[in-house]
Amino acid sequence: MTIRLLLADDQDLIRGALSALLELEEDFEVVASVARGDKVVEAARAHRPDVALLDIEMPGLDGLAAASVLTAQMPECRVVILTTFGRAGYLRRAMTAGAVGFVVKDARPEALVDAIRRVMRGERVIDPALAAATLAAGESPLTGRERDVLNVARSGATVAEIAAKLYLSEGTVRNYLSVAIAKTGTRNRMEAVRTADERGWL
Amino acid sequence: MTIRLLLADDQDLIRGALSALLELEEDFEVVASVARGDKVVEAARAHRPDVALLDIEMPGLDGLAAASVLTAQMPECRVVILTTFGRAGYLRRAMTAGAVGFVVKDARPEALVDAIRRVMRGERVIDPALAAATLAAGESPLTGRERDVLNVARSGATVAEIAAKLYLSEGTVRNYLSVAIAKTGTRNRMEAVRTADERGWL
DNA sequence: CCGCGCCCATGACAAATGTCATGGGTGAAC
DNA sequence: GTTCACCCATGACATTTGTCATGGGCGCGG
Repeated sequence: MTIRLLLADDQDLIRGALSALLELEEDFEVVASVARGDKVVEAARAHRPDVALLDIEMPGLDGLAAASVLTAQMPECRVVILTTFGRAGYLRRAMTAGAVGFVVKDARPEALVDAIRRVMRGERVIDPALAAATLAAGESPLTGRERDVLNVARSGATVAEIAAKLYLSEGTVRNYLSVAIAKTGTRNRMEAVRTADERGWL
Repeated sequence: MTIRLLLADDQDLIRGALSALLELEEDFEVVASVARGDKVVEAARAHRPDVALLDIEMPGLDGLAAASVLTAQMPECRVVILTTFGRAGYLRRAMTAGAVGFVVKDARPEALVDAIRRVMRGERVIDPALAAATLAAGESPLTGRERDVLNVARSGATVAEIAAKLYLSEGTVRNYLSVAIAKTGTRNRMEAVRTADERGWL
């Protein structure tokens, strides 16, 4: 009984390399391989994989969004998120998107193989260290608007630019930023953006 | 005549996958595989690879520094930098560190294989698009101190903190930041840090 | 020796940022 | 039907940031 796999990662080299790695297992077969999130569902329909390995950073549609669509449309296909690194918020979002596994790219190769076999048995697989970090980071205390403002502020936009882009007054933007700075326990915009990002609050 | 390879990448999974990929070529042999930059020279001494594939982001010693040491001590071993992201400045530094190849991780798998064969023939191999971007970014116009200040500012430090860390007066720090902002053609600290970083000026 | 670029500093000013108090509107929860 | 969280806004204020002019010291190349 071979396990049919779908690979989605925007880096061709990595995708090819992972494919080579996984094909070393006799009972694994990579049946589809795509570079864009918005090709995932199409490929899954065509090739009916048992497990889909999705990277998060991808053009078109990110891995988390792709996971949502895929699990909704093809619940028999298990989704494992395989991403460069365990930002706390990713794990939470991955779970709500219907993923049953979360493997970071610096795991040992056997860990990935093992994770695939386990999700096939119906288990959920999550890196324990990452799970702990996510619990520690906690739920985001930011309101929707605060998130919006921080997201725009990421690129280094000024208050005026943020206000223009969000159709808010400058004073309001300053207020949201001030609250966000307080909630992140930081002392300026840059740090607030940084730590909110790290904790997966954006 | 088999080509002996050394792999250095901090992500176990990627390293394993690349190894699987490269071993598919009959005349390639991965003779060493390390996760830390400061293990590169040691492994190279022990296994005498023909080509070393080095990632840049690694603990201990980054790939560029490792490349310097390696080419100095074992000039017969060709260094190819294999990294996630073609930041303009990396290429320049890689070349001065003695690398003869630079491949980005989103290249096609055949491109990597091809690059290895070509450096074995004595050629230099550089992604043409990346080379163009690097030329466009130009040499860094920043003075040493300006770089220092920007580097500290990266974490979101305030002027006072930067001044304390660098043993400068606050006014001086503000001056350097002001000049750096002007030289990068940006409008605040955040953008200056961002673009200087992207151009490899840090 | 002179000019030049880099280093460091000061002071003063304008602009942007962060804080706080205050208040009105809305919808969901109890 | 009141409470509460979120949304949006204003105004005032202190602080921080960015700009500019100015000047001294140092080392290097012409």
